[in-house]
Amino acid sequence: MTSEPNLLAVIQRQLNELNKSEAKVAQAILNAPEEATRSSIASLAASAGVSEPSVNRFCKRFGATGFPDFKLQLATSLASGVRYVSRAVEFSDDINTFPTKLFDNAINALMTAKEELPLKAIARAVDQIAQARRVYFFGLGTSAAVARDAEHKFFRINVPVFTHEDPLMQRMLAASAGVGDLFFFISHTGRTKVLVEAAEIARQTEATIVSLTAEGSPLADKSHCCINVKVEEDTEQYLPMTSRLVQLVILDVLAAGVTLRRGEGFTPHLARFKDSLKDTRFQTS
Amino acid sequence: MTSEPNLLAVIQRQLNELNKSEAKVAQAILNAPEEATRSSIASLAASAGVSEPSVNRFCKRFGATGFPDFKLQLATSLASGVRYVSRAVEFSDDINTFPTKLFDNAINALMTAKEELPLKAIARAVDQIAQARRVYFFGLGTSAAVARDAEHKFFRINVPVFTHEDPLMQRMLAASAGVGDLFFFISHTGRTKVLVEAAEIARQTEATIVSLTAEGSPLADKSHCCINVKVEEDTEQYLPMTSRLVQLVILDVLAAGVTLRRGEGFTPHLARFKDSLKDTRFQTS
DNA sequence: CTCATTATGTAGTAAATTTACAAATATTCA
DNA sequence: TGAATATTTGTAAATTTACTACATAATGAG
Repeated sequence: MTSEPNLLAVIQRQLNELNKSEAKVAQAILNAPEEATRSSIASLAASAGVSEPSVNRFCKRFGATGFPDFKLQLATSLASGVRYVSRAVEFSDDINTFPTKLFDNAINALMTAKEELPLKAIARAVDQIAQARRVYFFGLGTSAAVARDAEHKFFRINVPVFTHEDPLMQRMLAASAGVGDLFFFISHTGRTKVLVEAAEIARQTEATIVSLTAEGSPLADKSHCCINVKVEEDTEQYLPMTSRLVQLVILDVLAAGVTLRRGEGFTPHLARFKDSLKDTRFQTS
Repeated sequence: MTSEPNLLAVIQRQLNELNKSEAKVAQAILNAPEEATRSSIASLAASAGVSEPSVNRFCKRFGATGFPDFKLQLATSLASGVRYVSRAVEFSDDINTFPTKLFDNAINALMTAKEELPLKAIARAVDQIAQARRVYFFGLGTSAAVARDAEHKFFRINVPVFTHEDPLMQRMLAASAGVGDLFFFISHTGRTKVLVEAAEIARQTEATIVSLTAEGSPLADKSHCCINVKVEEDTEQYLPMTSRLVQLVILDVLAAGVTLRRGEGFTPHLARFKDSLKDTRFQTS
């Protein structure tokens, strides 16, 4: 399926090469693209002030097999174009607008990250985690919560994990590390001093260092394996929001990767965990 | 602009609530969504093994005005990038498939949640948080990490927050609560015993109880305000993944809501926080 | 100014979609 | 279980929609 990047742009570009009635159709579509996707050939012809076959010819000129096919292409083009615009919350926003904006931003971030997943780094990290004797998840601030989440998740799949939010503990553990220890650093910027210092210290041991952070950052430089998260986020102005979501999903991916490496024989272990939680919950109806 | 849900996810979710011929149509569409957007009602009916009106009824059931409108929505939904709902990662998956699946699941969950946001509950929770003297975020397991994240975020916008992962601390704080205290409980299932008990205890005081949990659950029953998160997740079999993402974004929404209530005059406060973090980071280039 | 060419619209036709209704199937309650 | 009722599904006709063939109008060249 050949889908044009942006049909509206193509139409706009060819505007002067069109003859009179085709130009009218083009103008009508450019004025109200969403509406055009919903109207019949008759109503579009009317609103453009031309006849129905003119609309049909217009559609064929732009590579469609007919009017319905054109509408489809237009709708597709509109959908993919609009999605990737992230919108900042303004003080003029109200309850009906800002929740949607935040969700859209989150969705955008995940979609973008999905397109540019560093698969080789992920595969490598999975290997290293699977082989590690111990895994330490270190993060500060918002990333501390991410580390906590990772601890919980990996613990459940039987990886010996530890988390510490205290920079001093992080340093001490880094210093006393050895072969088989894996330090997993989480940081959006990769520039948090105490964290980079801990990485520096760990690097002087035999331990493996993996980081989930920005490429080219001081923290990335200290790592054996860096999973690069490309999230455009104005950390200076706003609170980190979307980046941690991407981090969490990438940690899910790593956990899934480790589980898959274990093979099907591992499922009974998960079942045992499930059972151990049973009594902590009120049963459903 | 009519905001588009992920139509395939919606169809997938309602699959068992459909009657026979509608289910056939659903299956045909899920099997070949792109093709469905290009076919006529007759050919889709044929490939599903039902009559044309059945296809038409199916379309209307999913909110479309008719078949063409449905195709349009489907095309739009497909264009947004998320292929389809592959619920589970299989052991046959490899590095090229399972990361995408997990991201798709995450994106789907957010898109679905976005469609069904309980705006009135959110607005109410924002009010209550803004007015509270103290806010306690309580969660256990995966939700503890969410609570931790919330603490961090709300602390930054100057809300007096506290988090405790220890059920005993949660009980004690609940018992000694008074007017102006707000307990914010986070739980996917809403059935975790110790958490529900803490809510029960808090309920006997003058404190306000807000929960981010499943509607109709024991925890929701104990709350003054329940923000219902509809996320289909097989907690029994897999680890909670998508639900916590939705929870996090909803907490972002609440934080944004509180910030917006403060009005523009509040921005200097945020700037001060930003400055306080400056020296903890390595400067860029 | 006439002829050729292109552009546009009209009217009819074919196709697709929807509606109304009837048959078939499932469900309820005695 | 079996009659009564409701629900589901399909048939056929009505309606809307899109397309084709052709005619007319506009444009431009010689």
